[in-house]
Amino acid sequence: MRIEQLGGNPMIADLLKSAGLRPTRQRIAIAQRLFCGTGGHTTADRLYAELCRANQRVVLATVYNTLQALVTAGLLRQIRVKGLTFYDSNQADHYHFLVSRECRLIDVPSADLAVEMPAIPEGYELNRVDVLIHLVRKESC
Amino acid sequence: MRIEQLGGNPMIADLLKSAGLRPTRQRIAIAQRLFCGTGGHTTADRLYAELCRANQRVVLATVYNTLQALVTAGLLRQIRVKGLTFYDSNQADHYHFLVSRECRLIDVPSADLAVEMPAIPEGYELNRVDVLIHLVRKESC
DNA sequence: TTGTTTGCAAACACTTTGCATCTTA
DNA sequence: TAAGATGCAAAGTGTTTGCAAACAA
Repeated sequence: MRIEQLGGNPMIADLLKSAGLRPTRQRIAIAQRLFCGTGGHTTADRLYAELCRANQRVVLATVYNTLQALVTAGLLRQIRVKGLTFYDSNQADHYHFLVSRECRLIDVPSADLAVEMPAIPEGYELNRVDVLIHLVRKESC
Repeated sequence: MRIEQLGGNPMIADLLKSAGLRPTRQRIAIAQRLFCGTGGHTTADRLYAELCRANQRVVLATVYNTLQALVTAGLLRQIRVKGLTFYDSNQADHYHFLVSRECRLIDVPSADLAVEMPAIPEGYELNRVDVLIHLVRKESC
């Protein structure tokens, strides 16, 4: 059976292969949701729930393992916020708004935000800058 | 027996009282380490280990509960990084460096760093901005 | 066929909770 | 003495791991 016949986008299979990951049914289903879906941020739980709803049989541990593999491959970015772990498929350099109540992330293109950096301590060098802008709804409640 | 005789700093007892928390032996021991110690960032685990080493009998759950109470009272700030929960006793507005390998936080006074903000989405307002600057050692390994 | 990946359950780390006992005010 | 805090153990989360069965190359 060919991958494409499983409803998978061949691009997704290539993406996985390029990351050194075998394009299995489960991984294709997961990657499809991450890289073709609309919202770029999700958690393992939410992804798992979506897959279940779509009758895509995958086990939660496989979701975790696949997400971890994609992070290691550099295709996904892990964002820890409020004790939750989000996975962000946006490869571009960017920052985030956090809508506190809903615990929802919104991208901020790096062009829209600038950080005037402090002096880096002796002996260290800059690796990455995370900026998280906490938002609240205007009319409270 | 008076609090002070337990080795507690009376200032600490007052701090707790002002937060509406009874200055018990355990809370004083915890607050003392948080607010009088040198390093302003710690985790529940580390704090618990310190207390054990110092023969200050406290149970881990009490450490968690007290930290949570201090956060709620606004005396402590919770920072989640790499799956760890740090507690920061620095009340001033500031940001952080994160030394990745050691998972250690260093304060960045807000005067040393400026964020040029993007437009806030319609219907929301700004609550707080977190900036985390990831650092790595210069001579790799 | 061979090495990888999956499913499953069990283990894990971290944190919170329920309740009886003890302490502070 | 009464309200509140602690100790302890147990229950929750969220995540990872070990191993046999299933699968892709």
